[in-house]
Amino acid sequence: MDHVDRILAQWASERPDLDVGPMGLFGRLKRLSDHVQAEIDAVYRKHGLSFAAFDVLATLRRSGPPYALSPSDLINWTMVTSGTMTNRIDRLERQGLIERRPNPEDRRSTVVALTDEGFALIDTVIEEHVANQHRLIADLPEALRPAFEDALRAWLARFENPDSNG
Amino acid sequence: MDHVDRILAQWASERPDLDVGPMGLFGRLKRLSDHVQAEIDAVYRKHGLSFAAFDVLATLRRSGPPYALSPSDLINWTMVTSGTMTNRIDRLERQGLIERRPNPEDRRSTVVALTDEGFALIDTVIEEHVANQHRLIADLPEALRPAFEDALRAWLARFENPDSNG
DNA sequence: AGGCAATCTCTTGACGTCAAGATAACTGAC
DNA sequence: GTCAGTTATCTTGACGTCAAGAGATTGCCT
Repeated sequence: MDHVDRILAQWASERPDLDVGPMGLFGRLKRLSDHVQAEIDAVYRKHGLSFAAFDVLATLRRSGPPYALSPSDLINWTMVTSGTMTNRIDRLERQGLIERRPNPEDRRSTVVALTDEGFALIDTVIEEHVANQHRLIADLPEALRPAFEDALRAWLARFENPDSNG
Repeated sequence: MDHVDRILAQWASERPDLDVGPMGLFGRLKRLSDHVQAEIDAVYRKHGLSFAAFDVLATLRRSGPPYALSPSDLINWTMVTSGTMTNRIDRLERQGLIERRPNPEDRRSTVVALTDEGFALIDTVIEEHVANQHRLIADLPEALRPAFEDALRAWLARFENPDSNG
């Protein structure tokens, strides 16, 4: 009888006509994701970063030399809107972690590049981030892990891969 | 080879020293949760509600007669901070969906109650919300569902139930 | 060449969230 | 009874997000 079970019990009492079976799964998915994200954010914050900032810096870092992408590329990798990305870039630029350069191939566009400072910071934070993920996943019993991963991958594919739908 | 696999491949190339195995699970958990939440939010928005508004109205509705709780109760059910709850209540009160009444038992406190309009709205929206969840869960293959639920429940317990930690 | 639709980035305005702290009221130990 | 500590709510200021749309540039089609 966890928190989500109590919510379901209340609905069963107040609206017995509703079949709230799936609600338990969705409720736990959201709560788990929120808890995990809070733990992950703690590492970012320790280094003065938000998830938004980490997301951009990590995308640039793992893209390889010259550690530079267009705002459109960043939008595609991160799945936020263009206005959100403009805001993220503005803030990181003010912090000196990235810089905007003109894009010689397209004057509508710019290139966003890691500064030396940004590179050094993300290279440190990513190590701690990965270690933190190892720590967190230890709380998911190993026997349950493969099936959990299979389900995540299969369900996610229905959202991200049109070919898997039907 | 999905989006998350591509991210892992980039890290493997740029930082082969890192063991990014767990990152795939965390990445898919977040992306899946975001996709699911976006689909769920669409139903709320159809009725002029945000997740924040639905969250409060649904908590009051399922609490049963007299459909009234203190802000503290609401905070405990919803896991947001007090400032966030004040903001949610302010907005819903302006919309006429809830009302604040003095708490006769504690003058520091108030009671937040559904108005008739709020009751009618949430009773409609919850039906559509539940139907939407049934639709969404159909995309998770049934064979994978029990193991997925077990893993969610077990892992969530590590965050929410101190007794299960060790 | 010219024009027009598509693309790229940024702007605006509104919302939702949190951390930190202020204010007011309650409670229990004495 | 008093008062120090606790509890309940609200305030403030900053950040992050989105939807909608503006302005500039590109490139395809004729």
